[in-house]
Parts: sequence; C-alpha cells; structure tokens
Amino acid sequence: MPVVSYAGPEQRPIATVDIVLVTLNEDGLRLCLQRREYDPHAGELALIGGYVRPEEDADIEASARRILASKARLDGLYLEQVRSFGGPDRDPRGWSIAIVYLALVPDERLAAAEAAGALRFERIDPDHCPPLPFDHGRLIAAALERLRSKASYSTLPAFLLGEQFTLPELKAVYERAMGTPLNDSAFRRKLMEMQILEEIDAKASATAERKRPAQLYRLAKRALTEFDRTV
Amino acid sequence: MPVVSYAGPEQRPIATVDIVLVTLNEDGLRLCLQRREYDPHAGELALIGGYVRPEEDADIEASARRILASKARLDGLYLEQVRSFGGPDRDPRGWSIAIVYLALVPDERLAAAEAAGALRFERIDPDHCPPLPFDHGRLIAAALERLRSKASYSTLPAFLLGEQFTLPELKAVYERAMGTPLNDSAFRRKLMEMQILEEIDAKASATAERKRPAQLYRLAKRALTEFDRTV
DNA sequence: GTAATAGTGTCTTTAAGACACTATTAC
DNA sequence: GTAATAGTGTCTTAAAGACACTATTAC
Repeated sequence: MPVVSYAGPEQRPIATVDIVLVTLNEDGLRLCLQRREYDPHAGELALIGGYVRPEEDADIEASARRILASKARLDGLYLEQVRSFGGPDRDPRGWSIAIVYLALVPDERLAAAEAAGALRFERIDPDHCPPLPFDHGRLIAAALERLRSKASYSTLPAFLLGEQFTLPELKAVYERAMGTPLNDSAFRRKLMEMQILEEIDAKASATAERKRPAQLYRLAKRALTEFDRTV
Repeated sequence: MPVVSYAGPEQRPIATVDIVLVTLNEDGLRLCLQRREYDPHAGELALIGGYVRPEEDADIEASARRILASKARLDGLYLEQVRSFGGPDRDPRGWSIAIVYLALVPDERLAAAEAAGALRFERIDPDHCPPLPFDHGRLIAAALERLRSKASYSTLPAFLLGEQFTLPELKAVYERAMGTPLNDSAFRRKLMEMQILEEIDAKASATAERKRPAQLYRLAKRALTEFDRTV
C-alpha cells in the first residue's frame, strides 16, 4: 500500500463551518451577526462560525448544530448546507475551507436566546451590510441567493415564523424572502391546492393592526417541502 | 490572542474533492468511473477524486480541475460544486470531508481523453450502479439530483453536447437529463423566445438515421444560463 | 414517388394574475 | 354605522401541451 501524500495532518487545510443565521422582524429579513470573541478579527462583527471538530462531530451538520448551540444558544433550527469555499487567503491562519450553512430562526426564538444566554446578535439589513472580515461577504451572498431562489418553490420561508401563523403572515414572509410582491388570491389558491398547510382550530386575536382575526395554520409536514410549482 | 483549538494541523479533517463525471452516449446518461490506483479500495471502481493540496490549489475548484486534468486528462469541462459530506467513517484514513463536484463531458471528449491518456473510464448506467467504495453512492445521488433538477431551468444539459448541436439533439439531452419527455413545439418555442441559442450557418449532414438535415446551433453564451421558466 | 426526420401553425387546456366582492372584527 | 384586514369568486391573460400540418432530405 503506497503512502499517499496530502493525507498527512500537516498538509490538511483548516476546516470551519460558518452559519448565515437569518431572521425576520418588522423591518424585514435580517442577518444575525455576532462580535468575534477571538483573533483574528476579535471584536468585529462576523458570521457565527467555528472549527469542524473530528473528535466530537458525527458529520458536518453536527458541527453546525454544535456551533449554533454553543455560540448562539439555539437548537432545532432549520439548517441547510449551501456550499463550501476554500483558498489560501480567506483566513490568515492558512489555507482553509469554510462550509456555509443557512439557518432560519423565528424572531421570538432569537430574543429568547439573547435573554437566556446573555449574548447579543446584531440584526443587519442584508442590503446594507457593512464590510465583514474574512470572505464573509461572499458567504452571505451565497446563502441569501439560496434563500431567495428556494423560497419560491418550497416551504422554506415558513421556518422564519413560529409553529403557528396566519396566511397573511405567511404571504408576507414569502414576499420578504423572495423580494417580490405576490398575488393574494393566487397565493391562497396554490397553498390550499398543494395541501401544504393544516388548519388549526383557532384564530389569531385581533389587534390594532389586525381587525378581522385570521385563521391560524401550521405546516402539514414539519420538514421542508418542495413544490412542483411556484407560490 | 488566545490559542484557538482545532486550528492545529493534527486536529484537522482530511479534505478531498470527488468528481461525479457524467456523459451521454447512445444508451443515455452515464457515470464515468475509474478503477482506483491506490489503497484504500485499490482496483475498485470509484469516483475520480483526490486531495485538496494547499500548496498548489488557489481554491477548491482549482483542486477539482487539477484532479480532472491529472487523473482524467480532461480540462475545460463544465464543473459545478454540489455540496460537501463529512464524517468519521466515510474514509478509513480518518475524519474526512468530501467536496462533491458535478462535471459534464461530451462523449467525444471522453473517448479522446482515453486515447490520448492511455486510461479508461467505466461508463455506468446511474440507474444500475453497483455498490461503490466509501460513501460514493450518496455523493453520486447528490450530484445526479442536482443535474436532474437544474436541467429544467438552465442550459446545463447542453454541456453534455459538443459546441454545435441540432435542436432535436438538444431536446433529447434535456429529456435524458430530466428523465421526462418534452413537447417538441413548446421546446422550440421556448428556446427561441429566450434567445438561448445562436444559429450557425450550416446544417447537420443527413445520415441513415437523420433524413432531413437539421439546423445547427450553439449556445449564445458559453457559460451556464439560468432561465426564468422551465423548458 | 415513399419513408423518415425537421420544423411550423394553431387550437385546447391549464394556471397565473387582476380585481371586485363579501366576511368579520374593533370602535 | 365606519374602518380595516381576512378571505372568496370570477374574468382575463399568458403560457404549456396536443397535434395536425408542411418541409427537406435519401432512396
């Protein structure tokens, strides 16, 4: 058995997972960034990230979930691998691979994590994002591109809402995620025909903004569903 | 500056690139596999793969192109990153990350590479693929899923053909890639409306199978184009 | 001429969009 | 009652599919 080069530890690239955590508040979609605890770029705003730990992690998604839990006190989120970037210059510690994940979190869960974990997320408008360290700019671009394109043919945007939601809320989050307005009656028609939603035996309460209370729904399947057409 | 764990070389996972090379022959789509030269699994059929080499590679795509050139004598192919898989058990050498690429090669180029490089590709029907070493089965599944889904809204299948092709040829390769028959007049209508193709001042010659010679076309843009609708 | 594939024209069907209309709440 | 949002019904428009028809070659 010949000795194969580049398998030796000293030749291996650094491997990190970087998580593009996205939420939705009154203002629209927001990137959730944290200030870095350690060098390089200590104190600067950046993606939530960490090393792949071969001793601990069963696979890459496990790395991502461990990092989300330890650095953001968040678990059970919608999480999807986007792609990987690599190169000699993207990290000053050496040739590195970043495996990018898109994570979606309902606004309330984010606030709860901040309160429980004594930590803070900066909620950044992705359309007015300041320059970020490493190549986090292009990592974010790749994740948002995934969100934007997959939104139209899947239940992906629903994971920005809590378990229960009204149709107007769902339509709004699709519009935010896709960046385009949708036709109201067509949106209802399609979701009903595709049987994506399950009616809940309750209605949202009326508020100052909400006059007639709307029917509450949940996803018929907890996991992501892809459609054979667009919303 | 605190010392950060898991950046040290001894803690890093192995990083490889594995290429799902796909071609199209008279029988349909075919996976192009090679027999492995080295252990583990020396002599067995497997994906074309190799290590990421930090000393040499400018990024991960450069790793993929270097591996394709050195192991398959192929360059300039359509190449697209699919996703990455990682884990402790997928490679007996230790915790490893495989970055999967989908590559498309016209049949003639494949034959030319075999002749010029004194090498051989096994052309395997993806629907009747034997068990493969490592987790190459799921790597292939991920790449084929990408091919199948992206085919319908992009020029991706065209990269299985040479630079010039007829509309019936293009339709056939879309049907092979998508796995569904297409309506002939709608296919022509859509491609013409989208102005994806450029007419060449020549026609394909008639053969035993081809009675009336068909108009030749090429892609208006050499690079992949995504559509706002399906073919 | 026939056979075979290439390519066109047009009717039918389906789904999307527009938008007026009704329904239910707070006040 | 009014104002505001929730939700429905239906007409218009656009695109996909079906399929008959014509065109160009080999023989």
